[in-house]
Amino acid sequence: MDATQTRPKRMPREVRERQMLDAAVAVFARRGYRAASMDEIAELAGASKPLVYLYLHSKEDLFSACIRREAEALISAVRGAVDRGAPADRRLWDGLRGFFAHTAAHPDGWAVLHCQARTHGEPFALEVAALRQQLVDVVTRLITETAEDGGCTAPLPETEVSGLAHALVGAAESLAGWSNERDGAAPSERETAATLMNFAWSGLENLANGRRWAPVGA
Amino acid sequence: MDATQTRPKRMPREVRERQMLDAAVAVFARRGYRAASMDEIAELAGASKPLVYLYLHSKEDLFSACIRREAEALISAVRGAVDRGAPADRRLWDGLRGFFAHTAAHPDGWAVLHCQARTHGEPFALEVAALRQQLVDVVTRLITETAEDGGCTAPLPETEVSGLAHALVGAAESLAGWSNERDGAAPSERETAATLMNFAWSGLENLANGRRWAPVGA
Amino acid sequence: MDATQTRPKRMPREVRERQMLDAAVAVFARRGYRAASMDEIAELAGASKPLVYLYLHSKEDLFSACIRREAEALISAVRGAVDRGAPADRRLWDGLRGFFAHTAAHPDGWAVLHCQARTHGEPFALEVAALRQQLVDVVTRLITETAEDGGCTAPLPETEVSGLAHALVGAAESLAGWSNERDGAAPSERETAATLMNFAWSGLENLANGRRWAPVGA
Amino acid sequence: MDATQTRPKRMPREVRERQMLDAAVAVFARRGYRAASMDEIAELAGASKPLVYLYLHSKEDLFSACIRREAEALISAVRGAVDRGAPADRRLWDGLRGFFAHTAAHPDGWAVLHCQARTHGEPFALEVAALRQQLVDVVTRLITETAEDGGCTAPLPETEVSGLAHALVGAAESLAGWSNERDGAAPSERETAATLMNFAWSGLENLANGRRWAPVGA
DNA sequence: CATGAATGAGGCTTCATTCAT
DNA sequence: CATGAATGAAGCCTCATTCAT
Repeated sequence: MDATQTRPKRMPREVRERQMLDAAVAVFARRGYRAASMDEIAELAGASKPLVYLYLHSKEDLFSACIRREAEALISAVRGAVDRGAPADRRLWDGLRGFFAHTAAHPDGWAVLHCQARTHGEPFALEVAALRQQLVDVVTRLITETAEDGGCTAPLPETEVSGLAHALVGAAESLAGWSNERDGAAPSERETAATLMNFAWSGLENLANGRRWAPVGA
Repeated sequence: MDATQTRPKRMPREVRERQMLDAAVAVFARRGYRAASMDEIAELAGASKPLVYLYLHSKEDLFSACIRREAEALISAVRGAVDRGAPADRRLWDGLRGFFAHTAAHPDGWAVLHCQARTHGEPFALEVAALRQQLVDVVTRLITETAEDGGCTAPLPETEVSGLAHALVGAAESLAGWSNERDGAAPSERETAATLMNFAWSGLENLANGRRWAPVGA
Repeated sequence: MDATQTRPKRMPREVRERQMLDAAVAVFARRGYRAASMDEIAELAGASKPLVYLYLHSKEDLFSACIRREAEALISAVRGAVDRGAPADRRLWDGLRGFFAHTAAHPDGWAVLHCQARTHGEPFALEVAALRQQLVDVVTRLITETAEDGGCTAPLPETEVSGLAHALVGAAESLAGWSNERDGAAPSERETAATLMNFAWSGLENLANGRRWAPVGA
Repeated sequence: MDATQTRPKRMPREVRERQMLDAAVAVFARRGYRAASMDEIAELAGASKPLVYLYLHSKEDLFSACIRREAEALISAVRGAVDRGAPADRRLWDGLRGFFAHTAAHPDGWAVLHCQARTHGEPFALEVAALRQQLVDVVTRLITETAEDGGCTAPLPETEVSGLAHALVGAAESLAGWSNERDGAAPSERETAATLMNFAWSGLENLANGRRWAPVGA
């Protein structure tokens, strides 16, 4: 009779669940975990609160589900961007581009992972730590291989490699935020990646060849 | 009547206020802004709740005061560590050491600035953004001078410099967290700074000299 | 298509309804009226929730139906146990045995009647009161006849008979719980009935003959 | 200015807490544990809900506190009514009068103990079971001594004594309800006690002397 | 000023119950 | 009829915040 009826839209569970996760990611990103209200999430999802609880059980579970979904999406984006078999520098370059492209396309998801999840206690921090560890692992492998390709004479100490990987990931995270904030003149993901690549590549090469900076007076 | 009563120590407002901020920073760092309760803060500060409200007006104001105090302390630590007049590389090195030393010495304050403040809406995010901008400005100046000292032929484009500065700050932030988490085997602030310096310095030098990495097939 | 599907067994309404009542009695006994959930009842009954509502209309109606069914079963058990025409003491003895046998055999039903129904507001309390009144009536008749058989000189005052009946029924109810709780060494319904009968019989006889206890100093 | 101000009545905690317990007992008695709402209790207590939670922590704790208070009051009433040193029959008589007087004076408390507490899961049932056990213990002692005073030749078997005690307590509980329900013509606690005493006393005497009822045909 | 009494507002969660398919 | 989608209403609990003493 009336095509404009809005209320009881029947939809398969799968679809509804995705809408809920979308809404939850948006609200968690905007407000933070504690300040986000299930009311707002439900409303944004176009569903009633009981339905949200029926499908996702609790605020905690909902947040976990968001983290898991976004983390998997990000990892997949990075993994899918690199061509196993390419040389190390190329793989680093491609991985960075994948990372920046994904974070730019999903700013809310990135905000949840980067800003919210780490600040709200064990259950969530652990899941994000697992994601971050995967990123760090990928980068660690690239650094090691890069060092080898670059003719490294002696293997770099493990602690230093770990530190470098964290530095690189931190730089990337920071640049992701930087390029997202510059509305209007946002650099393309290609430019962002180039900036970081220029910065990092020769640093790695130098390290691989034992050339280090040292304070003059010390 | 009774000299053994310990609780209602009369103290000058200045001292009391500092105790309150100390307590607040600790609780905000541990629990997050929303989950922190004024009750817990007052108790940890050893003061009554009405007094907290008398001095600091509201939870929001209290959080802002925390952010401002910690941000100023951090900036001062970095500024105080560098010797104006020293060459650019030395100043970067000293600034990094100051940064890592301070964040390691004040983990709660750093957690509030880095993890909590940015995730809780405009009023706070703005204050933290101002802090970060100051750090970025310092680094930007160093990069520019470094490029000049290194014999840069043409000035680097502004966007790229900004990106580099953000990358460097992000790397530093990430390393601060990394070195704090490694309980037991936490690297000294000197080692952490060295790791980043090794990584960054030659990158900057290369850039200053126009040597850039470029994708092979592009 | 597939003969192995087990769930949607078509069954006559009568059977389904009994299953539902069985499930409801079990759940109400275990959880109480308010804490029992229609979900749990439907699941235990092996039926879908809409069907439960189709047959039994509402939680309230369902509970009422449980009470009615269990009350009728109990009354029937007691009535069926006594042999009209036997002497009064024998009928009391048989009635008690019937009562204890039935409550022991249907602990959930007894729990619903004794524990749950009386504590949940008028609609249910009335139905249980009706049941209890029937029990009291039976007992009242027995007491009166016992008094006559025992050679009662003057009729007992009505209030006293009513009180005695309530005392007897209360004692029986209490013993039903007592014998059900003593897992392992649960006395047979015969022993339980004997305990109460020994206790009650001579009391009634004495009363019938006007012998009463009186406080010494009063 | 206006003596009719009603809202923020300041009162010492002790007083408020008693008002809350009074209100809670009334509401729990009327509605049952689950159906009672903290809103209604708070309103009846003339306090806000947060204050109820501040003092009594949770619905569960509140219910427990009610049970404990009412149980102690009842036990005290019974204990205080009997004169240690009086003969057994006199003590039974006095105890019953104390019991009926107290339950008649505090029908809500009695309802909570007798009807509500036992039907709502372990935490509460245990507390009530402890109370009931105390009553049963008292009665058990009286029965044993009565048997001895009455010239009991051989000690009664333990199970039988336990059964008798439960029967007597059940009868008393039932009579308490009976006399409370008869509004208008409610028998005095003295009459109620007399009814039960007449009923029970000769039964006990007979048992003590080995006279038992036995089915004719068995 | 310290203390303790007090609360409005709001958040998470759960049910009994109903349609559409 | 069985299924699964859907919700209004209500309940427990907590917190930032304020007075009176």
